[in-house]
Amino acid sequence: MSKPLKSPGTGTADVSTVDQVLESVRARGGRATSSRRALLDVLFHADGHLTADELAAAVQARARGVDISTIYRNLEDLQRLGVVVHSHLGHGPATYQLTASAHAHFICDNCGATVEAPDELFQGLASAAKAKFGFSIDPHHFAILGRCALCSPDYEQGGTSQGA
Amino acid sequence: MSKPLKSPGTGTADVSTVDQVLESVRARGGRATSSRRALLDVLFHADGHLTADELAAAVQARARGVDISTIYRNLEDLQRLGVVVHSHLGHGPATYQLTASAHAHFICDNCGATVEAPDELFQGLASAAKAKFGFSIDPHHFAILGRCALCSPDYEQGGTSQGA
DNA sequence: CTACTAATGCGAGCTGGTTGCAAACGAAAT
DNA sequence: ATTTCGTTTGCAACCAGCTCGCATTAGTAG
Repeated sequence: MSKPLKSPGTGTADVSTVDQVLESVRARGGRATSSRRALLDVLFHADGHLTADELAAAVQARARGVDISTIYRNLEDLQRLGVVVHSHLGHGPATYQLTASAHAHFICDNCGATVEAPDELFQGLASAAKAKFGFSIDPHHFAILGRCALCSPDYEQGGTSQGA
Repeated sequence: MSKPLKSPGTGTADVSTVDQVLESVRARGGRATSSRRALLDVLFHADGHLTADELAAAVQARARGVDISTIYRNLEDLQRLGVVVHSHLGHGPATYQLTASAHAHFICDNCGATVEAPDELFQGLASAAKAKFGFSIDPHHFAILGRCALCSPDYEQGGTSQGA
């Protein structure tokens, strides 16, 4: 479906500022529209975990009238460019962030608590997957579900209820 | 093998046959309906990874006229009972399987190849998550994305081909 | 067999995301 | 500054996956 205009490892051009991204958008034949700029502004200032709706709300503060479908289309373009990635923290909407600030998550099944997991934690898994299956994992895309400290079975001792 | 924190919620009796499950459904006040039995039949015979639609199709071979909403409702009940779990292997519909046969997955971002990952691979991550955050991971729920051997960046040298 | 109520089918509804299309806009050329 | 041309946009309709309300059906205890 999608045609790689640039290779996925688009480390090619520096894209650490809004203008640099916009420039590489232009280099690809795209245009530096106000909604695109506004979206990038938001992405560069927010600290990740924003859903498309939230991004839309934030963007509309800067450039009113931007439709959610435009947000989605721009996010898709930026993902194709390698500047943005999305991830799934749970069953709800996806969240979007700059590729550079992507990280893994543990999400508590029970209370929804989110733990930002440093990549080092995955190094064992990564090399095992590589060694055993030749598979290179990307731990960022889907969160890892589980139980946080407080909701852990072995913590259960007269605390907050957790049953359904 | 599986870890001791398996099957925490249920604690109920053995549920390794359709009839045992149905019995524990009854014990809870539920009823052993034909659609429920048919669904369990399918789940016990299929080897996992079935979507609700696929389950519905299979169930309808045994008990025609079963609506998809009934499938969803029964799956939810069975999940609440701890007999069934669902997992997300990618962006499409969830897949459902017996809790006992749940396992983790690596999914290739590029070609969609699925690798069934043994739980041992996650033990390092599990203990690190536990030690560092008190978090008990469940590696089964969301698949881990990445690149399979053939689609791995460090594999691409001279060619494509070699079907997955 | 009856009564009670869980479970079902059906259709409507919801959320998250996508798409077709005509109008609007960016930017390059004039 | 104006024209040109193709990208991008807003809008509304649409889609997939899943959920819900409600009247009817059907397990099951008595």
